[in-house]
Amino acid sequence: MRMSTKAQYAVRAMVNLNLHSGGSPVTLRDISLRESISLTYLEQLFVKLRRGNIVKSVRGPGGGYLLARPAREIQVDEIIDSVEESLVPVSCMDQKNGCVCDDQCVTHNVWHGLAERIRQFLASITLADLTEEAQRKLTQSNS
Amino acid sequence: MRMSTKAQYAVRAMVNLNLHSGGSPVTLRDISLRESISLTYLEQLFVKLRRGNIVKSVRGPGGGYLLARPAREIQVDEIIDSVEESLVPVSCMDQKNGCVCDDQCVTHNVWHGLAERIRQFLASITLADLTEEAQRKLTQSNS
DNA sequence: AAATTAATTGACAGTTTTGCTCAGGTATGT
DNA sequence: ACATACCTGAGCAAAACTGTCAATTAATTT
Repeated sequence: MRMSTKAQYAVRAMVNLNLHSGGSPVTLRDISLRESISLTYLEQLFVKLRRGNIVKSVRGPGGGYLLARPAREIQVDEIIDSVEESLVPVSCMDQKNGCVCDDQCVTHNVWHGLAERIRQFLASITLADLTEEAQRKLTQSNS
Repeated sequence: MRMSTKAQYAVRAMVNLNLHSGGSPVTLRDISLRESISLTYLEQLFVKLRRGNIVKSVRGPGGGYLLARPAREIQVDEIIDSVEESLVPVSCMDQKNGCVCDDQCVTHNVWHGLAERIRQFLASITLADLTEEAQRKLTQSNS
């Protein structure tokens, strides 16, 4: 039961982006340096984040990435969904229409309930929450 | 974010064991046949379940496995712990003493909170719950 | 128009984890 | 003694994970 580093990277990168963007585009190179994540790997992640309507890109000099929506409206579960990290604990429940084994599987309800809790929790946290927290930690360590 | 099949098998096997044991030992061979899980794989799982004080073994002819404690006192999270399936979503939090990055990691609280929810949910379900549910489903389909 | 910057994309490779088998062993009841 | 059934460790194939490399496209500045 591990959250992949891909998902962890994506969340970290998004917080960093929001933290250092004053409304102007942030380059992946900057995020790469600050978060010690390989630039090319970040590129992969941001393609997916863009498709997931989490960020939008600005090309050319002075370009980079911006939030596609206000940070308050971006939930952590959306970020993870975008990088194609399933939040459902068992594979038979990948399709939204539920799995066939509803009746037979004794353990079905366990995993279904678990999936709900995970989703619920990660949806309750927004990028704004995390950014504010990061801001607090930053000012603390600078004092 | 997947629950490994190992953990899924372990839970299924435990329900099946409890369902078909009338106080007498149940052989892995029986569970293997009923749940379509490889016998040798089950053997591996049950070594760990025994070490985790979930089951106890009876050797020799007529032997097999028994619950080490009443089903009401066996929680699903204990079963999963026994087969060495980490319930903590990120590796830096494997040790109980917490990870070093408490202060730096912005995302630390997210994963920590998630881990708590997962643990809390799986601890709220006992083997007795699952067995009763299985019993219900069984009698329903037989009517 | 040319050069520069930076996003975009696809292929692919090394490593780790997972899921499972095989080949033995050991203990216990009859 | 012998059958039963637990016990153990080695090993292996497939998948997933974590990236890298190479090449392209698009926008901006000069």
